[in-house]
Amino acid sequence: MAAKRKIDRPVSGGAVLRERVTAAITDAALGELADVGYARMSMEAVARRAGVGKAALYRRWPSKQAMITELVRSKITETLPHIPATGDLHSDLRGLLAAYHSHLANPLVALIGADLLAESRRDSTLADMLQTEVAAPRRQAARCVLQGAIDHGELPPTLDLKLATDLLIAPLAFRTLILDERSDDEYLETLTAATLAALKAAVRQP
Amino acid sequence: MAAKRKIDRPVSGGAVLRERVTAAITDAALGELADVGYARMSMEAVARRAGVGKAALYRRWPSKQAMITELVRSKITETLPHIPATGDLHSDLRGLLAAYHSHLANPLVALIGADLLAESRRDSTLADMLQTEVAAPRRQAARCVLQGAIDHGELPPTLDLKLATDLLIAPLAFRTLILDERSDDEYLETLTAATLAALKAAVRQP
Amino acid sequence: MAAKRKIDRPVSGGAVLRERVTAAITDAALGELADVGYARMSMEAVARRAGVGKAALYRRWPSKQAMITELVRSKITETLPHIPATGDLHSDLRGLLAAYHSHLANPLVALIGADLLAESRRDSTLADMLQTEVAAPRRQAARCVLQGAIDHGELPPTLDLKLATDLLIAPLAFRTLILDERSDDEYLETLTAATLAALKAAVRQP
Amino acid sequence: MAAKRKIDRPVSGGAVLRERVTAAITDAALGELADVGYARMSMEAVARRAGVGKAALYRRWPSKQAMITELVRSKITETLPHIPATGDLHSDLRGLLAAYHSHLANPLVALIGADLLAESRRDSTLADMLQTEVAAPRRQAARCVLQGAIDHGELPPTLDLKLATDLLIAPLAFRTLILDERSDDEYLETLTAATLAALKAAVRQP
DNA sequence: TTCTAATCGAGACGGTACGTCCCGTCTTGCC
DNA sequence: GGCAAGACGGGACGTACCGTCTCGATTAGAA
Repeated sequence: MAAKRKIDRPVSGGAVLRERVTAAITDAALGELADVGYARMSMEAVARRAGVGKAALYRRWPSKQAMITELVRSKITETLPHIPATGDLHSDLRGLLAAYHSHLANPLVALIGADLLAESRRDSTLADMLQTEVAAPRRQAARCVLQGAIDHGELPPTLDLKLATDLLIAPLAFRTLILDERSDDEYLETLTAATLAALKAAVRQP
Repeated sequence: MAAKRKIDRPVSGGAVLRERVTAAITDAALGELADVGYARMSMEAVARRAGVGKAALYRRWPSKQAMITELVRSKITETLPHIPATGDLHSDLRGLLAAYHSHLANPLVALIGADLLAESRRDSTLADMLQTEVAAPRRQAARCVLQGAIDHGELPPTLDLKLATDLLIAPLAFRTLILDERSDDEYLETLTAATLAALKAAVRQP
Repeated sequence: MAAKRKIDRPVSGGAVLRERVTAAITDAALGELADVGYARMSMEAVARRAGVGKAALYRRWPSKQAMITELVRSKITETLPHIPATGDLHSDLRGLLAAYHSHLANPLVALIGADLLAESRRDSTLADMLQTEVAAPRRQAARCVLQGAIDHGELPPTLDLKLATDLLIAPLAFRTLILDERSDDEYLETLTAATLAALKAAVRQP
Repeated sequence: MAAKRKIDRPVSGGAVLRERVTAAITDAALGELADVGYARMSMEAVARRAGVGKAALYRRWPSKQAMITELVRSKITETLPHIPATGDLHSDLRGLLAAYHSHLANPLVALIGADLLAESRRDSTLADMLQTEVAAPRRQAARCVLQGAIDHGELPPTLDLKLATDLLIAPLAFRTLILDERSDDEYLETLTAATLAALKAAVRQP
């Protein structure tokens, strides 16, 4: 998913970024990212670890920033879990939380997530990427489940969708990304019940 | 709050870190922090801005990391809001959320919070500090309110305290620190209602 | 002779380029120069060899070019030999040639001289430096001896001074710098005689 | 004169270095040489200028060094002037100096000569090439004229041939290659006279 | 009041990383 | 197999900070 340049045929002959090198760099970069974190990661170290010249990195990405952004985006989105929609609110909710949980449990997501969120305050490109590639799909899935429940009469039509979405995602994300604590099945079960109750009360006040 | 060394009796001579210098550095550092952010802040720039030699910084803190950590810690804790305990669960809850909100609305907290949380994954000293200095007092306040409600019979004794604490803090923290969105009074009001409902359902399943 | 900055007292305290570091760099640079030549010399190698950071080099000289120029200038001029002037043309001539010879026999001069002359075609700063610091004094010495001989009637007043100067310096310089051959006493003796004869004939044609 | 490989019968197929490409490279290289000089010339620039792949260069020469050396060698030798031998020492001498002069006046010789001489101190292959291809023919011509003069009795049989050769070539070479100054007819005329006198005195001392 | 030792501003020190350029080699697909 | 294009590993460029160290000059507590 990396290397975007040089994919269309040049006049003749020409050289193309080599797959194996791209793979080696990607592996090395993700490894470094996990080892030392976003801020302390150095391009030189990545190149060294990949057994590659620095130029090979800069041929693929214009900067350290861009490389990490792209790498993480593809890693995160490729692990985006499927979200079910059975129609029953409680089981949909449970499914949604299970999907979030399994995604957040990915070691890379947990390790890098906090770094990215911190960095995204300063880098609007990164912020936009996270918004459209990561947050939007989740929000969409949540909204889908909520709308279904409203249509079935399980949730009131006065539901504050914005707040409801926050309520759905926040506790698990907060616990995993910020408190760095694991959540077991029992936790998820109780959380589902509590979230269900919260949603029913999340209506705009008269 | 800075300068920890040299506080006990020197052998002789005048050799105490000077207050004015410490203050100048602190101001400059917070200024830089606000201007360029955690990652891009340089000690050189802080020293330059404070009109101070770099050594004056390293005489006070062992590293850039430590300096920022300590500055932010003191800024964060000094703004820790008072938390009321009237006995009425709904109004206590509202008060608690208002207190969290006003604290998180502090620009410095919002700016630096995410950085510190990210960094704390790799720096257990920082993690411990945040845990004891920031998280613990909040958790304690929450627990206090919750226990009162249980004693008054407003919440069931089977309440999962761990989960309940997460439910109390997570939505607001997530929204502010991670989504970087403001919350108005109306939002807080609805959130209070929803949280109240969630808490009542946050009991361990039979 | 290196380090020209920071020699006058700043407002207070301040830091000064350290003598030992300058010496280490100078040695290392001259060593590299002798080993790999002007063109192939690298600042990194010099820094490595001197056990010094690259910044220490760039604190002293603005560029590789400038460093080499200055270093060589000082090395060459510091070995500039004393030139006698007895009044007797033959012995003055012999002395002059001996002085040139001993200077050109300096291994560094011999090794670097050709590099510098080549480079000076492209670098007018270097060319000017060589002209004023190296060539001019020699030319002056030669002119002095020649003028004395004219005054004594040993050389005709119609002597072409420009040509005569070339005749004095060229054979030895050419032989040493370009042919890279040594010259012994016997050679110098014969050369003196031949040069004397040449000078007497070096008059502008009628 | 370039391309030495693949000049004899290829086994099959069309696999001979193409003349047009060689010519384009040669032109481009000489152009770059003139534009930016020996040291700053880059193979990439030559390839670009010739509209040619870098491989085409390295198929013909093993290195930048080798390419320049060979190009310049061929340019220098192809401009080697004819040297007359009338029997009259003065006019032969004048002819010799005129030939040297016209050769050295070739802009390429002047531009590259000093570089090559400098480089030849560290590259014995280059030194040998210059010796056999450039210096030897000139020395031979000089020796020829000198021997003729000895045979005719115009020069003493005790003439120091080595020194005499130096005396013949040095002033002009020095002036052109090192001082980078032009020489006009009048200069050459006077130089001839002076050189003639010098030669007559260039006998080994008793 | 004098002594005296640690602090001060300034910035040099050995390092590491940045992103760029070129070297000489290697790879790809067209002719 | 030569060719144009250009990716490859390597290494140097000159800059910016890191955290440490070195200067005199300043300053304030102990004598």
